[in-house]
Amino acid sequence: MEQTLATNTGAPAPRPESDRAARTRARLQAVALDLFVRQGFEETTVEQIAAAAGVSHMTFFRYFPTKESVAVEDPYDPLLAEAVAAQPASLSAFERVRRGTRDAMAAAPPSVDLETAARIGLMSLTPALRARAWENTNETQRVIIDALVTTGSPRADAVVATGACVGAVMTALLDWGAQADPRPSLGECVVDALDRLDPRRLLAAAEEETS
Amino acid sequence: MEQTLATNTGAPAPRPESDRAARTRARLQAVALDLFVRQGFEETTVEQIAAAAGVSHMTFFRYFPTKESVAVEDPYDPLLAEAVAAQPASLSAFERVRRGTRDAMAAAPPSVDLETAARIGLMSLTPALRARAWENTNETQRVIIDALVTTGSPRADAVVATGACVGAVMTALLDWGAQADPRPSLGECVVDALDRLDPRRLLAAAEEETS
DNA sequence: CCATCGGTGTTAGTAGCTAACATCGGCACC
DNA sequence: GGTGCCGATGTTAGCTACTAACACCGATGG
Repeated sequence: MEQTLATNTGAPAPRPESDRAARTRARLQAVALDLFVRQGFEETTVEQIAAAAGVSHMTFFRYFPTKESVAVEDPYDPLLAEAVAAQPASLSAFERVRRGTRDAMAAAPPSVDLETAARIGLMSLTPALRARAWENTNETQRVIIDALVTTGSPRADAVVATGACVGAVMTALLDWGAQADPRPSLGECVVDALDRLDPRRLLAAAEEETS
Repeated sequence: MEQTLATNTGAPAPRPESDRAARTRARLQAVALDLFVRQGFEETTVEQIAAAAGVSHMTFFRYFPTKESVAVEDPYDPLLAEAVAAQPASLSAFERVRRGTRDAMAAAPPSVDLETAARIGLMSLTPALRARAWENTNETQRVIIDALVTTGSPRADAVVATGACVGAVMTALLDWGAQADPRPSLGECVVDALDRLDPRRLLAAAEEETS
């Protein structure tokens, strides 16, 4: 009952991993991604991953709750909620999500792309991974919505704005992951997607009709 | 090789079910939903569903490819793509998706809600079902994007517009499914969500800032 | 009256995932 | 410098979702 930080989201205080544990985790993830890329996700068994990493399959599940999680683990999510909450409360919920997400992605280093690109490519062609990715997104959305609501946005607006922005980004990313190689960087893809949701731009396009 | 209709999406022509088969399928679905609601999705085994329906577990899998599919089967999806394609090509991609989806939902009968509400409620509290629902959405999005692109919208616009509208609707629905009982109808929820994405409304809200 | 065929059951197997318990190796503390 | 604790891992056994192969049964039609 003596929680020290408010950022705790319900998990029972995962103590920091030892060096050894961190190395085992990294080895498992690297080996798994390599196998997934080379022979496909469904065609790779957990047993194979564990053997290639020199551990037993139980050790794999001690580090990753599911086979999917090793491919969709994403460290960006908390940053997004933070960036959204940092937007001025005077803006609409939609603009706060849109600009917050855009800022966070524009600030992200463009070098992480290599491994991340492989992961997104895998997702775009593996239904089970797409499903998990969306489910991850769900938690991200919950956090963003909370951030919006606790800083004054009406709940209905927060829900719709978050769903729209996150949905647009995810769909754009999956489309990006399925494309052939001459393509923009991941960050550019996200920023471009969010720019296309600029209300000014949307309204300009909408007004080309009569009335 | 002798396909008769163009609406075939790649599946090998599923012949219409016999009466007996349709009854078995309906019985399985009804029994499954009942068990899911009463004792939870994870806590219900396929064996239990099959037994309660008076068949073997193999018969269950002949009708539903996964345990999740019996809870997330959704007949609305094809209608959406149709409604989007029916929007005038002079509109922006975003407005075509937004209005198409809105029209389709506004036209849907408000009576289907009972069983559908149960299904969405289940989704909102079962991670595995949410994941499947999102994955279903993926196919819907693909169809909508195709419809937009083949009728003149730039691909990037189509992808972002579809992701935003579908994401907003899904998020709103899951939020709706998690709410307590005094709540609007499912159709009203969707229409309200899409109205909140009206570019005019977004811009009005955005302009309350300086510049 | 028999052949066919759709719907179903039986059996056996694979893979993801979990629980219980044993083991091994390093680190702290005396 | 022993010694005991504890974290990381292994072993084993088991459950559940899901699949393949094949046998059966009942209706329908020639």
